[in-house]
Amino acid sequence: MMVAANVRDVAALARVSVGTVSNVLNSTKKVAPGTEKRVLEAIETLGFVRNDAARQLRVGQSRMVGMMVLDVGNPFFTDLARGVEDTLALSSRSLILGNSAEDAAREESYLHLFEEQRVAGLLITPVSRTTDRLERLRRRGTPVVLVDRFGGIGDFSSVSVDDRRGGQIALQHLVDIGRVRPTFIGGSSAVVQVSERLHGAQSVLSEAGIAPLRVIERPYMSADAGRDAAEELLALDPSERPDSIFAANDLLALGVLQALTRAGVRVPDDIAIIGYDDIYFAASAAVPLSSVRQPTRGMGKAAAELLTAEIDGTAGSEFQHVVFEPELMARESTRVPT
Amino acid sequence: MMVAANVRDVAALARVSVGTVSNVLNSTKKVAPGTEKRVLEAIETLGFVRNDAARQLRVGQSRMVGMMVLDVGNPFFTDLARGVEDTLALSSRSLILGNSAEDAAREESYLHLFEEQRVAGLLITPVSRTTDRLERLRRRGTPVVLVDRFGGIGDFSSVSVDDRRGGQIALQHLVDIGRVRPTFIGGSSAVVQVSERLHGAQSVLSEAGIAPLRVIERPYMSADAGRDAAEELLALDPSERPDSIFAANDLLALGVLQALTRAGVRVPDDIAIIGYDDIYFAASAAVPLSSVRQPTRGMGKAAAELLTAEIDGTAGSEFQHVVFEPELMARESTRVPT
DNA sequence: GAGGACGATTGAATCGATATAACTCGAATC
DNA sequence: GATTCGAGTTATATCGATTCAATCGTCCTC
Repeated sequence: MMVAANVRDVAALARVSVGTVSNVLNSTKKVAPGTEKRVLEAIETLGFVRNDAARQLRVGQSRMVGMMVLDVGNPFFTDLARGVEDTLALSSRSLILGNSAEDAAREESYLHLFEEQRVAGLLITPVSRTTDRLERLRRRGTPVVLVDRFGGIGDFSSVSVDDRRGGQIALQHLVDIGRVRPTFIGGSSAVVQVSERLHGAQSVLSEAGIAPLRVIERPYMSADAGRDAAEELLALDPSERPDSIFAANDLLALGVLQALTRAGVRVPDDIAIIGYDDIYFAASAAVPLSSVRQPTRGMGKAAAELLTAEIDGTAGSEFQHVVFEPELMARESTRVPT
Repeated sequence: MMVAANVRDVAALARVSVGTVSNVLNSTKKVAPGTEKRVLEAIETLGFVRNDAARQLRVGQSRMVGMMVLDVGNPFFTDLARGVEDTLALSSRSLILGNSAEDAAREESYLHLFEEQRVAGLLITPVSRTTDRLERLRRRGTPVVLVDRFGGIGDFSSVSVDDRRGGQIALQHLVDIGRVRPTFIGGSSAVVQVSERLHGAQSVLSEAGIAPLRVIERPYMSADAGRDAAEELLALDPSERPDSIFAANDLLALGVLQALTRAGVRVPDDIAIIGYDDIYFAASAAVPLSSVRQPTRGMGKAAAELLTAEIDGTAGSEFQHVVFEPELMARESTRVPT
């Protein structure tokens, strides 16, 4: 097994000092054209690739940014990550993606990893409301930006969508098409997105004077969980069933849709369904799914820009909160029956 | 801004030497219970988190594994990554995921990043057939395992599904339901998966004595590309259109399905469609999509295990090739019209 | 009570790139 | 001719964790 070449080897071959090699690599100081050429050739012939661990140790910070999402299996988050990645590439930084799967322990373990790596910054959609670990990272000098979560708690910049408003939009839509017995299907209420969307939905109901919202809670917001929740509804006497469902995300909604359709329930005639996120697959579902859209890529871009500014120290002293507006995408699954 | 504590600070507070702190951190040598307790307390009070760059510099290798996939937006690859991640976690390694987006330049840039990081190993679904960079990584001592790609070219272990067989299965199914004018919609033929699936499909046709397969090539295998390809078919006179479509992956197939349905083409009556990968959303599509299933999680697990064995040196000297069998999932989109 | 034996602990050397102060050498200035 | 200047280059200290040979105690054995 070949031992990798280091700056010293490159310096020896190019007949210069290691300092000069470093200057070529980082273009920090002027290097004479002839010298630079010799160094580059030496790098080429030795197949030298800089050891980033050494660089990082000296510089004290990585060129990587950590990102924690709630579910990599959810296209919403992968879209978000792509927006972030593209923007980070502009300042030649790269992304390490961590998947908490809505689990506090997994989140903790990834944050520990990120801290060991001395990431340059952190983008996070936290599982819960506690921010101890985040405070600690910041005290260490690592900027943190909250994603898909308003930064009211703790002082962090944030990029978010008004989830309460989104919940209102969804439920108002169900009311508008004449539904009076809606059910909310969501993940753990500890997840802020879920509780905010629920609150938004409830606020509409109380104003419209409709019976309180029935709530079905599942620990994890996957399509499987949606199917499972639908089974619970199917076990009810048809007269007891809701006439409409608001699911906290599209994966849940698609799972519900699939289970209901399979059981012979007509969507939207018997039960209307609206989801959240407007992932790509919503529009192409068996019954095209109504949803509340979030401007995913734009959010990713905004988050990366906020973070980059904080890392580079070009951010002001104030924490920024970029809030996007959700938007109703009405489709077949909430059509008014004819 | 607080300066982070290091082993020296911990050692001072616990009244031991730095060597002992290291022994506690890595449990390499026996440490007296009392001493260990003092060290752990010091770590706790100082909020010490090991600087992995320093560790890595000394040890010469990272605890991270790099993984290059063709498309993070494709659930097939995120499922694969989750299988890998779960398995790596067993040996407390973590994953850096890189998305080449089927682009050789992006792939190159990620591989460079991985090399700078001195990743412990690499899992890759390469964009093309060239293996120069991979050879180089291996020469440096970094094990490489090919994923979703048979390792015939270059000597690498691999985990794959028999793509040619998958192509055969798909097209045989179309022939079985009586279709005689199939069209193949795929990504760039430089992508091995695409060309193999195509070859498999063609082999069925020549045996069945059916007219050669029409091929539509798109540079990228996304749902948008699928819609775009469908437009091309829709521009044809109906009598010229195919009676069936085999798409190289489900994203393409779902895009095609959506565009055709919107244009009033009946699926499967006018045109039958079969995809590839059997991603979750295939079954819940407007017309449930037939597909060729790959055992995604199992592949991820197998790949991670092969790689781990090579990293730990417990692998034999022979390169291993794990080949999974694809499986037909027949659904509504290829039903025989009644 | 001397000599091992063994477990626990120490401390200096080390990994590779970068930062910095010092230096060289030729040109420009007076 | 001495001095200043500055671009280019060099040599060395440094970052923080790990390693390993050396050392320290303590108990055991004869």
